[in-house]
Amino acid sequence: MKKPDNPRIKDIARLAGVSIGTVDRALHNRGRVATDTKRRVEEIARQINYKPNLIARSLVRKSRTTVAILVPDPVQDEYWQQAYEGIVNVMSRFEQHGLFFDTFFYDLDKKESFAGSARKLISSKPDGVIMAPNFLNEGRWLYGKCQELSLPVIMFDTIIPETNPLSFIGTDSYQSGRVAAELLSMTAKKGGKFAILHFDEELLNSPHMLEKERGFLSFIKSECPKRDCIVAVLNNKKRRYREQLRKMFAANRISGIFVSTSKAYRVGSYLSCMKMKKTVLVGYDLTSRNETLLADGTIRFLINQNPRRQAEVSLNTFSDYLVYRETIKPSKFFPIEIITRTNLSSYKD
Amino acid sequence: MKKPDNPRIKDIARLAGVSIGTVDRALHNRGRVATDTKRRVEEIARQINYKPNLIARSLVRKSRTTVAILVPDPVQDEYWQQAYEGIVNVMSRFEQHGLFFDTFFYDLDKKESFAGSARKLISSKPDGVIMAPNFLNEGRWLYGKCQELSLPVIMFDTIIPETNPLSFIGTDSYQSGRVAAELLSMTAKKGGKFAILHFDEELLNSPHMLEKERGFLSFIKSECPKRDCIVAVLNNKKRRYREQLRKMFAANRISGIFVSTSKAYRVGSYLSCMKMKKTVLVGYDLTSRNETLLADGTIRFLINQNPRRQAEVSLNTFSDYLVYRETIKPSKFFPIEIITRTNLSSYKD
DNA sequence: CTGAAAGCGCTAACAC
DNA sequence: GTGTTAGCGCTTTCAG
Repeated sequence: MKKPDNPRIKDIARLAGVSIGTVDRALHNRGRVATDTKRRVEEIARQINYKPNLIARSLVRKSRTTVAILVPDPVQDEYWQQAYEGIVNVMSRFEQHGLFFDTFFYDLDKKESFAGSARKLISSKPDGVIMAPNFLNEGRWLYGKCQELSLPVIMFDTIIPETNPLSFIGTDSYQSGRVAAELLSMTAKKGGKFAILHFDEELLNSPHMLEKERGFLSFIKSECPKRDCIVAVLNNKKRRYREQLRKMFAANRISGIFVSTSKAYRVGSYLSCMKMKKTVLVGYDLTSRNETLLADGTIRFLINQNPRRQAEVSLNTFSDYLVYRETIKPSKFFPIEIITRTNLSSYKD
Repeated sequence: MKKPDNPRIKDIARLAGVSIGTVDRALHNRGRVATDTKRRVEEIARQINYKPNLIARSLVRKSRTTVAILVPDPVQDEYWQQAYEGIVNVMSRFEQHGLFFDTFFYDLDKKESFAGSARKLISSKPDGVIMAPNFLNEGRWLYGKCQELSLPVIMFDTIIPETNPLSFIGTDSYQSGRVAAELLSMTAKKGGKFAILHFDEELLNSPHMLEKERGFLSFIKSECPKRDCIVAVLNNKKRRYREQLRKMFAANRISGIFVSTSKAYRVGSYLSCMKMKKTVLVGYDLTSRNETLLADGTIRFLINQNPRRQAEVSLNTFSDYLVYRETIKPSKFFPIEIITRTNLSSYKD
């Protein structure tokens, strides 16, 4: 097979009878080129199928741009710990290319902490922002600030309604709720109700949960209309939620449970104590406690939101945007990954 | 946060009091450096934590290396069509960097065609080989030839036993069989047998099927020992396999079926005709016919082997190896992805 | 054994 | 408006 050298700027210059500087300007609209020169250059570029050499470009651009990242504190929560691992993982790759990332943390339980970190972030004068905005109002403030300063923004994990970031990277919560409902309806016993459980500490943060609930209910409504569902918000304290669960099981025959957060292990450990292994339990995220209960069969399915890859993709996307000036897809929804005890290990290389 | 420029070869040269040429030679063992100069340079490099700039390196290396790819003909089979899409997808990205890929096809049904293409491949004098060796003996011959010529080899989809390619990229068939068994045992009715079905056209090719069968049976044996399993090899012709299925269902009460290939739709369309929707069917791969039957509930689960990404990763791995001289993990097993009708769309972006 | 210098393809600063 | 030129960090001759 023939492998002709792919064309360079130099070739265009020769063919158009101009200098490479002019070609560069013509191709990148960096001002002051005669209109017909520009047209000629563009035409030739098209004809010989010119593709800029990204390697050379990024070598010359010693840009030193800094992107600020706002995420929940990883020590608080294993999910966010995994996201942080993703950040650290790819961060160093970019330093070589003059792209730096500064991480700011906030406390998942305190809006004020988000607001505080957001202010710090802004005063650090970044060239771009990546955020996981668990607090709607505060997130909206930060987004507005970025608009003002015309900073590019990528949101991941959670999207704030009525904003238009460069890209949203995360899972489709509504659809994942449907998946959970399908899994329960396939595996739970015929009789009994399904319970949708939220933990209240999270409810105040995350708009996701309601989306998940909506998705779940929509599936049940259309596909198994005879199945009754109950929704409960559990208190975050151990004593309290155990008590709440006890009452719930006393009052209802429950054959399937959907926990809308990564805290399925809490419900699982209760089921386990009570020897209620036949109740099918579905939750989210590969945290260590969830994995343990998945392995022993207490949790039947976990839906993996892959925070690590979400973070990695977020940084990569920013690099594509800043370094390569590529155009970015406005949203990258992740596959809704179904994890059972047998395929778990294949996700852990 | 401080962002010190990361050190360059130049810096090492200055600190060691030698020229950058010498540093380069010392660091890369390209001959003739005084032993103590070498040691000094290495020591300094370590101390200032020198990391070579890969961008600059790949800019200068106009290597023009060609890697030959041997895969089944994409027009024959949708699975391989997807793999080919993956190849084409990423191929162009590498041409810029002087890395070219030449694709050779073979007929999935004819060993001789593999052998012929393999010979053609070798005589094209590639600098490396990527192969999906569906024929064991012929694949072994090609692998041996590559060893002789000391060409790096990456195998994907199928690995030939007792070979040591640079890397194997694919799924763990044994484990995927276990996953299939788990899915069936969770969703099928209590009574009845499980059937493992192979199609004979494929059996002669691929060592995978037996692995999948072994995995499946091992799970059943340890987790649901009471469940009976039968194994059948179906003839590839429509009339024949329909007749075989008819007999099988007449002789056994079957509540779950595992098809070890991407041909689950064949069994599915039979079930569909016979109004046997309650029989749970699990198969492999997101081909269009499988997807249709997944959507309407005839197929319950598909295990996605993601040929597209397998191909992409194969090419990427070769690039990492040749361009960046990175060390390569000897095997990259893919996640065993469970696809149902509700999460299907999330895999199709 | 070592140093000097050319050049990969592109961008940006500076002349004209 | 356009041409020229100096690098980005590295590899690779080519002298010495």
